[in-house]
Amino acid sequence: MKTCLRFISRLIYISAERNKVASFVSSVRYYYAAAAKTLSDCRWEEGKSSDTQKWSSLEHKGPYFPPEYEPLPDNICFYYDGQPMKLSPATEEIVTFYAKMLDHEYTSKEVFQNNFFSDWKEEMTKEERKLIKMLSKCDFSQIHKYFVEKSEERKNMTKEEKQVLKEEASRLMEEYGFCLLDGHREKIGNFKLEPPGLFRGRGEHPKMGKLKKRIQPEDVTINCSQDSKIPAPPAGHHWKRVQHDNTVTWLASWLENIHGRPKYIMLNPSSKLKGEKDWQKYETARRLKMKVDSIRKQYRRDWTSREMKSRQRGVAIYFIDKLALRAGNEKDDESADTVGCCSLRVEHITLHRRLDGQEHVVEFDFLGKDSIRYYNKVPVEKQVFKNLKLFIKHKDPEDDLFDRITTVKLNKTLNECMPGLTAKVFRTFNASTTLQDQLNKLTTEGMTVEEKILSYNRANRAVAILCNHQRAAPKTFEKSMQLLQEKLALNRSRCIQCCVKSVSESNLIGFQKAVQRLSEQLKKLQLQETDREENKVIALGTSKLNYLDPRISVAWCKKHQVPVEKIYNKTQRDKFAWAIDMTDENFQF
DNA sequence: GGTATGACTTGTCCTTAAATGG
DNA sequence: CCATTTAAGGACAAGTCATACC
Repeated sequence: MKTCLRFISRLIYISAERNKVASFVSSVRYYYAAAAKTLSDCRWEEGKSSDTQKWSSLEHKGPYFPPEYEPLPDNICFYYDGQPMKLSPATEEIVTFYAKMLDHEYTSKEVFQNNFFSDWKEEMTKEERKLIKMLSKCDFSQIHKYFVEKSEERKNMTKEEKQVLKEEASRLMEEYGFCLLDGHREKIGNFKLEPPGLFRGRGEHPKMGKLKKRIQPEDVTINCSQDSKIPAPPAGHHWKRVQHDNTVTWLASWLENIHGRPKYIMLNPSSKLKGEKDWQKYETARRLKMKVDSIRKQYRRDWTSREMKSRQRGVAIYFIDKLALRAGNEKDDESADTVGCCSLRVEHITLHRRLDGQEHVVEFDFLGKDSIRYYNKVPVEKQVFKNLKLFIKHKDPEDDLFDRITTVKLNKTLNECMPGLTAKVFRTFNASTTLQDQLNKLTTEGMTVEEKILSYNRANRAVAILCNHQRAAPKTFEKSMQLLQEKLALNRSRCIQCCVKSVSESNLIGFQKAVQRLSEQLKKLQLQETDREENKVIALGTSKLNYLDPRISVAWCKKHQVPVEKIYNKTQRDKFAWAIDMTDENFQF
């Protein structure tokens, strides 16, 4: 109750307008949605309507537009077939996008080149199109060199010049970076519109190299409240539309031209709106904790169902639960070929009756979100193994493993088990549960703060491994590791020298002090080394930011006297302000 | 029921800023 | 104090899922 009150007091700002209270009530109401279901229709409807309303007043300055294209100086030129050629500004701008990327390996890919060339041709003038027939005859090297030099210049700017730029940026932030939501100044997440350029995409993307067009004010829809000061479009322009829809949280939107999907300008994670949503997410995951035993029983029953679709659903939910797989929506072939649970194909698994001394092993090998490889060998229950054999019977490698289910049907089932339950809740639930368990297991009293932090990172790492959060090994990893090794060696020899010296001088107190100091340093370095090595290809950030209930970490910090700054940096502390405020040391997920 | 659309979360990488240590 | 290394922050792509529509 104390915790709850503290949180309420944070949410109800000092002035405590009615809408603040209402919105807090709506959050609570969401949490008790299940209970509300049993109440009268009227109450339920009320809960619903206040849940879809996201704000009662919203005012902002609109998006910030990137600077106009600055044509190349006269001495810098594009060459076609060895001949210098002056291009129209629009065509030239596109050329600069390509020229800037020349160092990147992907400009050598055929898909990239073809996409680029055909989009580029579309923007050329008639005359240019007549002349420029082959990309291989295009020479961008002078333009490339020009931009390399320019970036070099930027790097070599004086302190004063850098300071000027910094001040300009902060002015921009002041002017465009905040909005007024229900009377409170809130930080915007991405107030700058995305500049034009060449689309890269992740993995083997069929659209790589396509032109991402410049966004015009005429493409942008503004969302704000009716009575607010409507943002002014750039001089001589007008907005596509100005709307006043308080059931959505975005401030501006436009359609990006690569996939034709909407993009938005939204609030920063530090905002109250986002914070409450985040809190709700973890509360849903905690409700799953209460319900998970019966859900597990249910899907095990499904493994022996007479119906194929039930068996498939049972195995799919088992994977989602046990392996933290994503739901795996269907994708069109206009994007990279990646899969999640429901979109797994026969070719993505190999069944081993026996492997490395284990029975019923499933070998997974597929590309998941962002084309990150998921590779895992997992022993599964005998019945799961049997079912998988059944699912792949008479199928080709490129056929769907789960051909009788979709993410929509799967989520429908989950929602019937528990209101608000979807596939992704399992990831949140399993991640947070793992962190809690690992922290309980790895932390002991008597550890130094450094040791505790290593334990925390290890717990965090266990989660990242579960969720398959990988990163490319840092470019300078080997080098910096070696450096650390050298430091360690130096430290060790110093320790020995010091001993010898002290003994020869019969300086016992000096000896003890020095040895203690050096051995502490040594230990610290060793911890650092271990941590770094274990983290080589694991990304901790994603799980920390998106999957781990921050209250677990805050409670752990309080309980073990670790300053919360050691675990969360400034941005993270802002995002998790709600948790830092409301959590005491006794919180358990 | 299935599909399309829209809104929102999750994810990695790259640039910039800050920290470190010689 | 400066150069180098490391961490933070930002950019923006790519997922999930609810709802609209048919």
